[in-house]
Amino acid sequence: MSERPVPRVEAVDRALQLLVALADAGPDGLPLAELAGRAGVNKSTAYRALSTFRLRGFATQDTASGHYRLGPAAFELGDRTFGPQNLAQALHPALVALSQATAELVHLGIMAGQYVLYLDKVEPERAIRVWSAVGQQVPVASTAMGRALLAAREVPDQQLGSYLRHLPAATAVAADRLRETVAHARRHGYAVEIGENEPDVACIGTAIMRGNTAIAALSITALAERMTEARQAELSRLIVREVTPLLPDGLALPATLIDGA
Amino acid sequence: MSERPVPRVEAVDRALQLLVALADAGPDGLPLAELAGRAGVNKSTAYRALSTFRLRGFATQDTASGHYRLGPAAFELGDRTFGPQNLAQALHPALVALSQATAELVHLGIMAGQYVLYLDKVEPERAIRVWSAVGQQVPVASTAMGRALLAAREVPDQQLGSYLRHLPAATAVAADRLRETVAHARRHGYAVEIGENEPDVACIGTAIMRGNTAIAALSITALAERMTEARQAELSRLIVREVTPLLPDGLALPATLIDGA
DNA sequence: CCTTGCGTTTCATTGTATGAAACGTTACGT
DNA sequence: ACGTAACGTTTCATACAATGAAACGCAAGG
Repeated sequence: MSERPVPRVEAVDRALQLLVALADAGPDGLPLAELAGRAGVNKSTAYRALSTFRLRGFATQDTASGHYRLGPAAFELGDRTFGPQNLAQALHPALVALSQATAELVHLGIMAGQYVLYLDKVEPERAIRVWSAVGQQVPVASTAMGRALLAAREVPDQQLGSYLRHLPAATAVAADRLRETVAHARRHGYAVEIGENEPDVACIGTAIMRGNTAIAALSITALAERMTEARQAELSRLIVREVTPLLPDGLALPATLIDGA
Repeated sequence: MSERPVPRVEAVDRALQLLVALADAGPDGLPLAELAGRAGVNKSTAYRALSTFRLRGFATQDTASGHYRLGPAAFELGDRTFGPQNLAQALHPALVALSQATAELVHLGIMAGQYVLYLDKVEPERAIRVWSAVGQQVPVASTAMGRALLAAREVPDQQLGSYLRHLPAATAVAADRLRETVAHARRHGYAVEIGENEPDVACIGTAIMRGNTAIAALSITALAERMTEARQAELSRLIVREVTPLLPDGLALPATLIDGA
């Protein structure tokens, strides 16, 4: 029952309360005196803390009114935690587990405009070499990952056509095929691609959600002849079983995928 | 070219860099010494700053490894800016303008589970805020706002049925009717409801987007007899014209609504 | 023209943030 | 089992930097 004095830095403590007050202020911001009052700090102290915020991008100041608003750096805090470089690191164990459980090649990627950008790749122990390269960009429309992301982001059918422009001839995709695969992904939580990028190579892909936002996707690659519908269902169950327990706090698989498992 | 010394608080400045380092650390967090190194601060200083973060929920510490991770308060920073209480304040001018331009009753609401929660309401003749209906919850399925939100969130048709359970008898909605109205909203950016909550009362509603996430909705209420298809189209154009210039940075109307105007 | 309210600056004083080093654990390699 | 390294935590004297009251300059409004 002994009192444990928690070491705290007064200046930092006040700054954090000021940061919360800034966030509570909303898009229009608040004048300095009001912020100082809400955070319970002296006006001068608040001014210097806010100047420091501004210096680091945690606050911006309306040039006309002088009001202070929350800055972009504060907005990005949460995004950085699950940004590309951290994602690859955080999800690598899940990829390894999935690759071992399926004995297949596994990829992690994010959407970058019209393309899916590969962030990580894990090959099974006994690997037959298949096409893949981290850092490579492949069209959204022709990949399982991209289709899973389109479904998870609830992109309406009308907008799907925009992903069909500028496709390399080798990966031409019919509009019907894209609609069909995305619809499948909306229902089942995973998307498929069979020989649409490389002959005899097939993938199934699923999105990775933070809240109700799709921030990444993973895919399993196999020989097309092995990617039967039964195998697809089996792989989708394996994803749920292997990946779920290894996801960092705040991330999840699509609800439709879990429901189907 | 005079040097303008920007007032800064050293402790706060160091704390902010530590916060960024925390965010960069990702979901697994980092040990104290590593964070201190990255932020360029002394280990003791980092420890006290992180203790202060913990105190305010900006950091959490893994009980097993001792690693520090970004806390929930940091995640919420961005969300608070566009949270319910601030939304109502930030969007009130837009509601007033819309009410004046249309001479109709205007509501603002957010989705809360199976219901739409009213945050604000503006009546045409007096600009006084009437709080009577604010705070009220109405079913998602039977309201224009709810249908607009379902469409903007790209909820697939298969999931719409879940919003039809537990409806009061007075607002019973057929599954076909719900699908039809949501489909309409997906196409045109606005949803309609005609006499489905109160006899002779009709609404059109549209979502309000932050990025590609629907965070709120607004609706215009009128007598059902006046809500002709022509009037609906006119109102949707008025929404685009009146609301768009009054939206805070970072918020937007649905693209499909703007395209139709 | 005066007043009011705002963000900003000044300045002396004190308090407090600081860093080096020591401490107590835990986990690991031998 | 031992020694060792790495970690988070605590201590402590010192100096520096954070502090608040008040003054400043500026713009807007009556």
